[in-house]
Amino acid sequence: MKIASWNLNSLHARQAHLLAWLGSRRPDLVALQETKLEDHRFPDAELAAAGYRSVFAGQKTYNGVALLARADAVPAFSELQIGIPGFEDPQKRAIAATVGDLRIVNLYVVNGQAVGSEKYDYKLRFLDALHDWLAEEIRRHPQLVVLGDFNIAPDDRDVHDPKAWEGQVLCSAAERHAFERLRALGLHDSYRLKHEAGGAFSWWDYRAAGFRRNLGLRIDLVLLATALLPRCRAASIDLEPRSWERPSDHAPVLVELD
DNA sequence: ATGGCAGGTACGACCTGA
Repeated sequence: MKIASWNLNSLHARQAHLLAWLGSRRPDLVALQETKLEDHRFPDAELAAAGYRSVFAGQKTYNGVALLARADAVPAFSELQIGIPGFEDPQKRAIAATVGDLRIVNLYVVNGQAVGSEKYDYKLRFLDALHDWLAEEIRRHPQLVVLGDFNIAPDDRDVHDPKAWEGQVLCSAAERHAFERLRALGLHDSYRLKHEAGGAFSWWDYRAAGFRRNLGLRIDLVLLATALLPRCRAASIDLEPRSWERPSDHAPVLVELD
């Protein structure tokens, strides 16, 4: 069972990349972020033709999340949840569903813009509400996968220049503390289970040739609940789509479960 | 040292991203 997360930075702009990648990697479950599409524009027919069912929650211009599942490999989605229950939010940043014995929560966590800003405050409130929701999810569904664009680099190994980023948004103490609280629920960063070394990133700034110079951050994560750890075979970051024309600034991240 | 790119909206310039 191959599970992936990819921030596409516009599904409209990256639809051909997505279809090519689905065809070559054949993931069983995919979480997408920043689709930037209203629901009536979501290409569910094209994805169905490629063999994938989809559920989605989008809006114009910003945000937007979706889950895809290979129709011939996994059961249909059920128990669909859009948004964090009880957290009033017009921004489409969370979608969850049950697929077979797995519960999948796909997140596009708030960026936060700058420490101390209004958006940063919104980010911390989002993370607080997320914590309480996931506490309930993991209680009801021990086989929980929480994945997506967390917009937090968990520790300094996940940052190309920790000195330059120290205290900045995506790396600040309050954000990392919020991430630690998610971990404390019994959610484990799958990439870190399999790889100790730093310098592996999932996002690079379009400016200043960030990818070419590997000036990046690892902020796209697949968290596995403790019950799933014995099934985790591999975790990786797929750099190939970065070599394609007009790539997303994020790379897909993957886990393989038995 | 600074700012640099990209997508969307809507057609000019701005907002947001991370």
